[in-house]
Amino acid sequence: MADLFPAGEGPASSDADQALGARLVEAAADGRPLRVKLGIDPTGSDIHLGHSILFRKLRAFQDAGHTAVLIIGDFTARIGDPTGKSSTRVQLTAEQVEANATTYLQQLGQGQDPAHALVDFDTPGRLEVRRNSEWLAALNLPQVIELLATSTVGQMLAKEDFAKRYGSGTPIVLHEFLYPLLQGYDSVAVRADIELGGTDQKFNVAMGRDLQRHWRQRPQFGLLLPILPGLDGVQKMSKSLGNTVGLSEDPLSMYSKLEKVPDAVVDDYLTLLTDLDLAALPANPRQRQKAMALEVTRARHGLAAAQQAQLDAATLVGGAAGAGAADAEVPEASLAAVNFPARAFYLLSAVGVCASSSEARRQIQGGGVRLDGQKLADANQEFASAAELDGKVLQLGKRTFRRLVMP
RNA sequence: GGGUCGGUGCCCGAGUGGUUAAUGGGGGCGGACUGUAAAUCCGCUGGCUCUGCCUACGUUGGUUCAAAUCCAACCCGGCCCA
Repeated sequence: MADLFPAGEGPASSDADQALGARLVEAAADGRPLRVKLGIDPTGSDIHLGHSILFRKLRAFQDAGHTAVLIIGDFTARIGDPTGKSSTRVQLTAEQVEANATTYLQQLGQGQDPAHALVDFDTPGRLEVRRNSEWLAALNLPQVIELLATSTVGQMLAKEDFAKRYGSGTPIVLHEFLYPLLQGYDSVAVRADIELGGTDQKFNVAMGRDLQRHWRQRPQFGLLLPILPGLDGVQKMSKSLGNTVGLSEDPLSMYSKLEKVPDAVVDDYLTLLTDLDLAALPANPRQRQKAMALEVTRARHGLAAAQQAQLDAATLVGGAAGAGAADAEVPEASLAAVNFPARAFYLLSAVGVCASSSEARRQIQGGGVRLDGQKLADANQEFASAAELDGKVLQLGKRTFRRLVMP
């Protein structure tokens, strides 16, 4: 049980914790695993470190013998969770949602080396993967009305996001009120004992408790975990804010992003993403960043890859880019899509380093582009063939590196 | 349904007939600096293998030599009334 509580969250510290402790004891006595619900909406294609806090906790429950009920919100993804949103979310098609769900499961470690998997997919009885369309798509109007009848407009408007939008005159579409109800209903459908979520999920998790009570189930225990700050150190880590580290990113980009998170949040990253002992780490802020970045990268990619990434980051970013670039391990970019002869600005966009050739032109003019360490001065510089570029390292700014390779 | 105000580039937000991808801020990216950063300063911030050519101010038409700016219809939203 101990590893279900990170340092400082001892089970006896508050009523809420006692309730959770009591359930764990009870479950042990009955020989019945608890059903731990974690819902994730497949609205994007990447899972990032912010999500992984929840999955680490879910994994801890699995390892303690409980059943993780992973809910793929394939139905709710199409409504869009209004939490933290200042506007209505774009509705996704069933196909997009299904594709996202598949990549999510892969990123969580389905069908991969269990050593690096975030979730235990293999031990029998430890994982149920459910899609909420299973029960939500089948609701008929009387059932939907019953669901709607459980809460009031006042309750909905008490939710911060709704209140804010209502107050500022930003439209709230009626169906958005359904979202918390449906997420809550998921808890009823899977008979959850515990629901994991970020603290921003409080409203929705509480809704689950209400609905379970309504359907005469024992209300779930809501275990709300802290939100991971993003790379900017200010806002929460979120895809739409562009401050994320994706779980499937290569070691180098993962490491180099992490080693520069603001000092103020390094300790948050350490407690939320690693098992390292804070006291045992170097006090020097720079050292601490590196230790954190190394450990987080290691957990995902293994020690060797993480150390290599650390080394590469040092040679590439640390001044002498030209010298180190030649042998550092850098993600490759194929020249297959490039039509030669190629001008520099076109090359950058064709190879995917810049979003457009106009942007590439600006970057070159701004002096941010290097080829094998040498600054590219002329956006119109022409390269005659792929052979001339093969093996060279293209650099944009301080953190984007691509080794150009022949198809 | 009626009244009224409004829909501008990633976001906010100027701009009410005439050099111009369109003031300003935020964010983002790049450069200098630094312990990587943050702070500060500087530059960039529609697209296109590009010394030029395209597409842009809700949509579609119209007036005009000329429209984001005027007119009409339509679509969408806020507020008030029903």
